[in-house]
Amino acid sequence: MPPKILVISGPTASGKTALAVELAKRHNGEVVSADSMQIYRHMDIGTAKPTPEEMGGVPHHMIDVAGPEEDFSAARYVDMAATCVEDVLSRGKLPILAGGTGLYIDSLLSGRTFAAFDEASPLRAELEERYVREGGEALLRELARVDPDAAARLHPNDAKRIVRALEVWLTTGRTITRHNEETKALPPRYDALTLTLDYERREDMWARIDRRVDEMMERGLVEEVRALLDSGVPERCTAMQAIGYKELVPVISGDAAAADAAAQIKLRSRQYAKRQRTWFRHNPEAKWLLWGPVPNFADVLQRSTAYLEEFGI
RNA sequence: GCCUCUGUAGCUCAGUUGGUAGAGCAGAGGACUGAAAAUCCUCGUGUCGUUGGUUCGAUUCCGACCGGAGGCA
Repeated sequence: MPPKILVISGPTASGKTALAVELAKRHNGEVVSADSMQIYRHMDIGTAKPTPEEMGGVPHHMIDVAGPEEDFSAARYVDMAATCVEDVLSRGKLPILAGGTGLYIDSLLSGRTFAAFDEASPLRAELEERYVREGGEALLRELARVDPDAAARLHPNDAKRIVRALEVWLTTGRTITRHNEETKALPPRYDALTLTLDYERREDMWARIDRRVDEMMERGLVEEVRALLDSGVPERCTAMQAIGYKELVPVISGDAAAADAAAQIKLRSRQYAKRQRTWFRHNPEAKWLLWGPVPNFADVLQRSTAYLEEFGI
């Protein structure tokens, strides 16, 4: 039986950090973050990175492990996070995987591997250029000759995945469909209890998101973004795709008003939360913990503890 | 007070030479395997401001009324 670990997932602003820290204190645990943006250093306010006070003395891993100008990836996350989890386990403590990036969580838990990727190769840029020039239909026809399943599955507008499917074939000589089948067949790396936080009523989540964005603006999110740009972080890199960052770039250049940008950040956050929920819903094993109109932390903690006991942690 | 424009989906608006209407955004649902806070797909019935009139039939034409915007005095 693989080692047991606890997972705390949920959409943005659903209270994952607080619950993870409290459960870590009670069960001799350490937190391993599963957040694609808290990875980056110097992005604290906008990613709602836990402060030292919020961490409450509980060790946190996989936060501040990359520079904002670096390209990170799910594959890199799995490599690094697996090392962290093993380290926590080796010290006899409970790893608590907490975060909102579903792909990272699932990839780590399942032991998934990713097809090779050659960073030095110009192949991807070439394929992207061809996509623009020749169109998705043409590349899809080419893909269909070697990987008809992937070609049938992908929509002509899905540039990213079409390019990736061709890239995998051209660099490894194996189709992405075959790779995916093989990696899906791997045994899970961990035996996970997944607690998923969410709200009973969507309006309550929206109100929580709005409040949090207002707080971020008050705490100086604009200055945080300005500092990143001043330090040479390119406007077009993975870190600057983060919600709360890309919307503020035009504010700093004087092309947009801060109030309008804040409204945009709230909107994009709500849409993001919806996508996260869709992702988390596909895990039939997840134990959902829903906040009522008046959040009751003690109640959620109690229900969490019951699940932990049942699971044998 | 008079004149002009305007009132259509939650919002911004198109449209119907009279046969009860459609886009964008918002919203909902879904997908996702080295960018994932990214990327992609699917989903549009609403007293066409109210009320009379003309008409086989009006959201569409005419009148009045009630909102809104602008102009003239």
